[in-house]
Amino acid sequence: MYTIKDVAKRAGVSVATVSRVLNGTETVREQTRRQVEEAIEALQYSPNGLGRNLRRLETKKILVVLSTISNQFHSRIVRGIEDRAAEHGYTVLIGTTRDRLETLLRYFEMIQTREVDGAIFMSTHFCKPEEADFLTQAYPIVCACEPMPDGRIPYVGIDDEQAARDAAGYLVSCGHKRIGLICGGKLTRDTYGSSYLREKGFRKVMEENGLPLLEADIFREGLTYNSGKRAAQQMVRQEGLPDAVFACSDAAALGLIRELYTNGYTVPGDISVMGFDNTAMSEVFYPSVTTVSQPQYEIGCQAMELLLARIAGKEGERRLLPHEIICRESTRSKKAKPESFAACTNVPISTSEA
Amino acid sequence: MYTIKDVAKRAGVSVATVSRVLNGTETVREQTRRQVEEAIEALQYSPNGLGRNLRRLETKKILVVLSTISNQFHSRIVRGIEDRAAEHGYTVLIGTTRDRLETLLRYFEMIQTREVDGAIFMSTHFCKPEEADFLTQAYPIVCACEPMPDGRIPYVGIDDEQAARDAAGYLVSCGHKRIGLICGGKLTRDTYGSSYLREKGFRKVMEENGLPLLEADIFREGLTYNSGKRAAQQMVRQEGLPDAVFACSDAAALGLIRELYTNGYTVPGDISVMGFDNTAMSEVFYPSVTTVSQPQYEIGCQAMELLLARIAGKEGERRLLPHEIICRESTRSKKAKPESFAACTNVPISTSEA
DNA sequence: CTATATGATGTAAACGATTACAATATACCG
DNA sequence: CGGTATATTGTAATCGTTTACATCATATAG
Repeated sequence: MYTIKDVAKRAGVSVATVSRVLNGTETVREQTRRQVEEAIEALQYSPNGLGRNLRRLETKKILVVLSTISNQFHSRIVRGIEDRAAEHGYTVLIGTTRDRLETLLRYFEMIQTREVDGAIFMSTHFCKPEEADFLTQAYPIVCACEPMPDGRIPYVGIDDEQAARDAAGYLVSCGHKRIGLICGGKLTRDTYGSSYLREKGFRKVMEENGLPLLEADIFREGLTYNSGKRAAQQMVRQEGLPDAVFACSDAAALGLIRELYTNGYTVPGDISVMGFDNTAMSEVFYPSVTTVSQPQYEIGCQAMELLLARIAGKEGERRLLPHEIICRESTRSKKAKPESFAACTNVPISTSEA
Repeated sequence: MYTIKDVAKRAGVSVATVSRVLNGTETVREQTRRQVEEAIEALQYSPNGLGRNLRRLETKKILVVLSTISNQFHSRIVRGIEDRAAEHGYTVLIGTTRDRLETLLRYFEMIQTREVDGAIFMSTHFCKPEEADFLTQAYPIVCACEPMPDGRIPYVGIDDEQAARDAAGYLVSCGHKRIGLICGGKLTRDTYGSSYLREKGFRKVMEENGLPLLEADIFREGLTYNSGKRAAQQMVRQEGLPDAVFACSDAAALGLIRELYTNGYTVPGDISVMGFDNTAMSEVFYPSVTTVSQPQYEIGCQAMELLLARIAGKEGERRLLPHEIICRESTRSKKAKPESFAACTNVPISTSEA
């Protein structure tokens, strides 16, 4: 592999001149430029980025860390990140943790070793809060959609608790009394703080509306498709279905619906189901799934903006963006028209047909 | 930010000794090691990866390039890549092109500038075949699942043409006569060579079985969910539906089925639909989708192995892995039992209930 | 024609690590 | 105790760039 020296020698100039041609920064005589370009062409030379990055002490790359790319939810967020990043000359690289601490640490290391200029985390379960705190303090890191235990870390997302309140409120307004919940388990509680906050909001609404929340209707199965499937299997074994179920993720809602179908129940005929995230599948599925929409693209954009600010040495901040209830086919109202109910803020409610 | 010099000074040793402690490579006196470790701890030092990489002339990172992470198909392949990579101490980074040449070129650059040690491409539409040829010749690059125009490029995937033959053959064996096709358009033909090969295989089977392929039953809409949706919209406007449709992707099959439902048709009642790729959704959807399964995880593993070989300076090769027909709910047989038919190889046919 | 400004290029010092080689200290042997 | 082997540490070159500064040539002005 050729280096800048080889090019310089071949063009009969110094390495500095080659570098100048390469970066188009300073003024170079037209003829010299041509010579250099010819040499570059002849040797099929391309500069070594490691040398360049070392000298400049920056890589113009940022890392986005998520659990797995099979999680549909992240796609639009990443798009927002990428668009904003491109505007500022940054390249976005994605790393997946698959919920392994070991892998997560590897990505941390990449930040510490300065192999990327910063990172956006959407999959967290940090080793320890104090460690997370130190890292986000010391390095340009922002979190998106998965809130950190410690609120001081730069963060972009929605108000998960309020969003869950609005979702539960919507189900209540439809006249449902016995409402079940699919949420993260004990283990996931540490991992996915969002699920915990959603559970909290849900419980409050039930309480405020004087509705009992049966222990048997709470399924701590996690947030995946299979989580929903398992919940359905347990559900059909019990006597009588809930009127409705609030799943803390679309994937779980889908698994629930599908498995209920397999067992001979229909949605929303026998039971209403509500999801969370407004993933592509929630719209595409039959029946399409009523859900809570997050402004994913916007979250991505703002996360990137926050990161750029951090890279520039500014302080981080915490931004909560508005959410929205999307009414689709998987829920139905037991009343002629929904009446007012406790806990619902002025969240937009839109109706979309898949 | 502290450097190795700062640590050395603080520990009262030379940088070489610090480096030795850092890498645990050579022998260092126990007491010295402790001093150095204390200094590292005190300064919260972590080595600069750029310096290290430059010196070693390698990064232990590889890049996986795909069109978008919302494409479910890639998830398991990436997992295979990651697992193999981890075994050899490599970190996997993912880049998305979103089908923009500009972005693709940026990833090429990362390889040329040696910011990664190699790359696996699953989204290609290279600028020009000869350029692609040069690049794969000069740098450690392998392609997966999207065949290159030029067959000499290191490649792992399935035999798309034969897989399509088997798929079409299966539909024929079910007794379907009028079979439609959803495939990539003129533009996508350059982009997705796989779709082109699948179309080719499909046509051959129709011909071999003496079945006419109506121009009106070919929908060059592309391979996305919306492609299938558009195909359905055109389909219902025509007189009479085909007996069956072969979609060159699961996403398109899903869009087709969903839109047919919306228009009052049922699958497989009114029409059989077959997809391609065996994505998670094809199993989950209602009805679950008969499809062609690729050994995705294995493809990932082998792609990574090929890449490691290339990095080690070995020649690339071309590996075709076996595919499999997965029978699900979206197709039904018009006959009591499928009879033998032309073109079907000994491809495994499995039946899976979602 | 000289002095000065300007333009074009070269020299060499970074950037932060690793590592071959040299140097020193220590241990062991006869 | 001298000599040699071994363990430990230091010195300095190196990886491939960029860039401040120096140098030199040329043009312009007076």
